[in-house]
Amino acid sequence: MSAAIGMDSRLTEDHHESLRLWLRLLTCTHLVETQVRKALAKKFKTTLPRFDLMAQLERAPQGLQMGELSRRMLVTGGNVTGIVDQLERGGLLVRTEDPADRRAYRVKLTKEGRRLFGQMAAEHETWIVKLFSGIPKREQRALTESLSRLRGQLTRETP
Amino acid sequence: MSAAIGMDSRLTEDHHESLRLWLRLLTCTHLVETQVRKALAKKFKTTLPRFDLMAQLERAPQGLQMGELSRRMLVTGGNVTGIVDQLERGGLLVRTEDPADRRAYRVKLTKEGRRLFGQMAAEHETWIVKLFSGIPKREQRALTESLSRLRGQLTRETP
DNA sequence: CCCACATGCTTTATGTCTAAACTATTGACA
DNA sequence: TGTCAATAGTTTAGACATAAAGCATGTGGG
Repeated sequence: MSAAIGMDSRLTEDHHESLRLWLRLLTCTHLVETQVRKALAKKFKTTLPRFDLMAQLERAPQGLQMGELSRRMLVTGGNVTGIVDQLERGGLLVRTEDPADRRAYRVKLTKEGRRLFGQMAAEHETWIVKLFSGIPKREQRALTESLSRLRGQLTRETP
Repeated sequence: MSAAIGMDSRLTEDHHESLRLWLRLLTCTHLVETQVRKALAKKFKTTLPRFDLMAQLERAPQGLQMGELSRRMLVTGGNVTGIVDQLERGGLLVRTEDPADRRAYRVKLTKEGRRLFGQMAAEHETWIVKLFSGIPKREQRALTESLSRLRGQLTRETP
């Protein structure tokens, strides 16, 4: 009977451990995001989703389809439509025809888009490095490693 | 000269390490959030922000002011107004007068709100435990510990 | 006392974000 | 070849989220 109680409380502790980890994850992400969002707004009058989308395009000089952007950014297609619309209006990217599929576009950064993204990425990197500077590099590597394993769990399973 | 090059590349690696960590953090949070959001919608026809707000109130039987909710949830006041509006419309909480300050409310869960939250919290906990079940408990504790330190960095500094 | 400023909350304008319905094109297969 | 499900993208309705401005109440120094 005391063994049963012991098991129960251990189970509860395990549960709380996962919940606690989840809340920490959420809080840290939120805090970093807020800082970066404010810095992007202040320095470049832009937003985090726009920056993220441009970052995806930067790595793909041949351009990306809308659906590919959607998958890489982990957001829905309709969302990508809106963000691309705004960046296109601002002259930072263009929708070009996909020669192989008349339903699809190839979205590419313009010269101006590449120029601006270069500036933003450099600043962005220094902000991130500064925000994480309190964590030793060794610990950062360990964190990244654990989170990679978690990411694997979360993507491979749970259909 | 080769020493200078060595230092440069080491710096770049450090930068990339922080960026990589940040991207992993963002991705994992996003993946878990998506799962939980979908489960809450499917099982309880509700949303994550509403669940979070109710969770704050559950721990404060005497009620919380709007501003206190805003601070604890790390969102702006206007946002809290909207979410409280909806939960109040649904009969899950009430705004009661604060006897000491006529500008403020004390927001409290109703009996129905407590009942429903109890159900949701139990399911929520099992979802989270399941999502993190691929990470050994020892590693979860280490992750939580590192993230706590990061949270400290992020809240204490950067005014 | 009273006035200036701070605080608690709401409103407004704008930008994400999702789910679901819709259009157009593709491609497989009977 | 004709049909029909799958795919690429957009649109729509609704919920979050912020920043900034506005309203009401509290508070402290002259």
